[in-house]
Amino acid sequence: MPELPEVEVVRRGLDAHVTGRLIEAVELRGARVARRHLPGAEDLAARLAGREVSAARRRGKYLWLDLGPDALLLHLGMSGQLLVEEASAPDEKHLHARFTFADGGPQLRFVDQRTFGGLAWSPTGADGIPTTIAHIAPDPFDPAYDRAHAVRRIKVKDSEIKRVLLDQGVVSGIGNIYADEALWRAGIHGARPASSLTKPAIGRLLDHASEVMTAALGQGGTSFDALYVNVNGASGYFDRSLSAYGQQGRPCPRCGTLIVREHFMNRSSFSCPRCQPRLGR
DNA sequence: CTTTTCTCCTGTATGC
DNA sequence: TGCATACAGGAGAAAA
Repeated sequence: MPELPEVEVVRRGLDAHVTGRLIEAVELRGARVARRHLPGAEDLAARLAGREVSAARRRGKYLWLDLGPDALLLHLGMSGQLLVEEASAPDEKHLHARFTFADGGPQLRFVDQRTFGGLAWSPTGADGIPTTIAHIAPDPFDPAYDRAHAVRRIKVKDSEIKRVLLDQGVVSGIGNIYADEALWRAGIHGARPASSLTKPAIGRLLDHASEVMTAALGQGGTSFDALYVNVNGASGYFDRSLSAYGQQGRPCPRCGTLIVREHFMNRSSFSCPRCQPRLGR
């Protein structure tokens, strides 16, 4: 499941293999890949042909290619992959988009088993961010990230803290895995009301989220392959470093109590019953 | 307006 | 073994 670290690895791959190249044509397959582009797939393909990619950028889990004054937004959803491959490589089963370039070099392909991801065209605002994702808050790696502002936003939320961590309009980039890891590091149960936490505690929680994502990025960067702009989304290389997520029945690395799994927001949540009491400390 | 629930999708794992 | 069901979950639409 690509969250911020995985998406950043993909962005670096795009920057290395796609930036500076002139798009010759884009083939879009299926109705879903361009569903967020309301004028439709044909319109999107027509807009992309002949454009030069000037940069690959990211905010939270959204990626985009800068194409002059406009951008091509990309989201990997849960299972999306961006692959750089020779034209001779056989089509993947779930191939949804194929970019060919005027230089005749490798293609860029978007492959997505569950098709939660997709492509869309967007104008870019004065801040350089596509207007379509203006509602997405800066992630902790963004120079525009304002930690104190985020703390204030979280403090006044009338919701549980894990819901707020997953709200991309407050702080972006955090998904289910890193939310659980940050909460475990901070010793906070995700069901606690956000407003019950002190501002310093919220600040520390955000810092834990930032640190665990930095650690994951440090490991993800090493699995980078030149012809495989990552990522199958599996972040398997970081799995052995997880303390709470997916660890039900295993001892908490801090206190030895068995990690439990609970259902929350139609998802699974993992926590240490001792380190992360529901009623706070 | 804010907050919560529902929905989209398909490969893999689990249960009877 | 086979079939049914649960599960993974990002994010926007719809509902509350």
